[in-house]
Amino acid sequence: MNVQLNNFTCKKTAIFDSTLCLIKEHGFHGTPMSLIAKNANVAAGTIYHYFESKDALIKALYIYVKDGLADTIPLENNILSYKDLFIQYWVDQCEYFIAHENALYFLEQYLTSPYRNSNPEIESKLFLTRIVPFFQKGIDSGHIRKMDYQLLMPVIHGSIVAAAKYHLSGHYEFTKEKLRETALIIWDGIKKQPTTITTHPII
Amino acid sequence: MNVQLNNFTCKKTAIFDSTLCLIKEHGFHGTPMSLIAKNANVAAGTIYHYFESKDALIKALYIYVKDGLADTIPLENNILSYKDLFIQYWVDQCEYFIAHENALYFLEQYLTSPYRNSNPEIESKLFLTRIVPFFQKGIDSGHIRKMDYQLLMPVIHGSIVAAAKYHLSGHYEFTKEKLRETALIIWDGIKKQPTTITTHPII
DNA sequence: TGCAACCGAATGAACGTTCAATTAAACAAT
DNA sequence: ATTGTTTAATTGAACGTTCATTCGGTTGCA
Repeated sequence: MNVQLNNFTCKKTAIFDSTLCLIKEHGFHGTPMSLIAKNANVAAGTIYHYFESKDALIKALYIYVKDGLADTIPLENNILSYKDLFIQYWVDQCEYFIAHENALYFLEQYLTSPYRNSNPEIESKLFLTRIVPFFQKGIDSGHIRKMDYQLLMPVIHGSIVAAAKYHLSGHYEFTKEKLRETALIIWDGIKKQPTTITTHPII
Repeated sequence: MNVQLNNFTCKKTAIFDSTLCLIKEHGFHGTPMSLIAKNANVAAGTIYHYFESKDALIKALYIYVKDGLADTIPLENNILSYKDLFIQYWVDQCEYFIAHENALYFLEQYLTSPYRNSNPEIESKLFLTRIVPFFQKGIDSGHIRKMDYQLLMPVIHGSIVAAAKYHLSGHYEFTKEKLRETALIIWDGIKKQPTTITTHPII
């Protein structure tokens, strides 16, 4: 039974990984099922044993990739300050994308494609139970400026993805230090704004 | 000649707009040339009078859309402060995307597709001559914190696009005031950080 | 008369999907 | 252990459809 499970997982993940790799290179529709099959060392028909259609494969792949992101969510603890938790979240997620280029490009393509509209997010369990409360708590506890937490999402996620893509494009190398620096920019924007004494010229 | 030019422009832009509209709805490859033609009220063959191939059409469309963005770049003047220029830039660009949903989704799809890699950006003239100097000047003059200006790009552009998409998704209505508020978050992040007196609890 | 714009049916290649056939695994009975 | 039986996994050639592109012909303006 172990063997059976391994075989099962093996072929299925081979198909996933093959698809992920090809989609990054050639896009959704630039990757025919035949190529996916060849790249995964399975026959074309085999794919249809695991997935009803190409669409179903893409949808399942989305879940597969999102699950991989789960690990980047830092557990709350009493050691790190809220700010440091945020920085860690931002940097970890960005590093994950940099390390999993295929996943990033697939996700970006998926989220900007019409697939998204036709498939209400099924997997947001993770998002709803971990991420939303994390930021909501930040607002409630006074660490983040008072605002609809939904206003935060585009800013934070957008910056993470953009930075990862920027790094991967080769235009700029984000060292860990640079990543933290960028995360800090975002943090300085969303944190509760202190009373300020400006030190730069007033126009 | 004017009439000829008009006819020319008319069919060509009809094809552009038809493509833009269909791509938003069905994606790159979900939009066959035949549909583009029908939607633009031209014959399938006509498209090939203006564009060598579907690929060429997509590339030309990219330029077409980017040119439309040109108007959102605020001219520098002596009335607005640098900060206000930035806010205006951010809000204008975001409003443009909200008003031109098709353009936004096309751009997002294009930039996340393999097209981008196979076609080094031709059109960055605008980008290089207007936007880069604007931000470089902000850094040099001490309005923006000292950092590689290239670090700024992902943060700023990412937040603009993400906010526009968020609004368009219907999750949240960005009034002009909310847009300014969001732009201010970004500004508070990138501006030269003042000496601070924190007013929230220190952990 | 010539030339550019325009048409739309025809073409052929590419692709997603099916299916009849084959192999491998799991289980039951002896 | 061996055999027979059932079920699952796998194959790849074949099918039918879709789609980008072509091309011979038509229109209308200079």
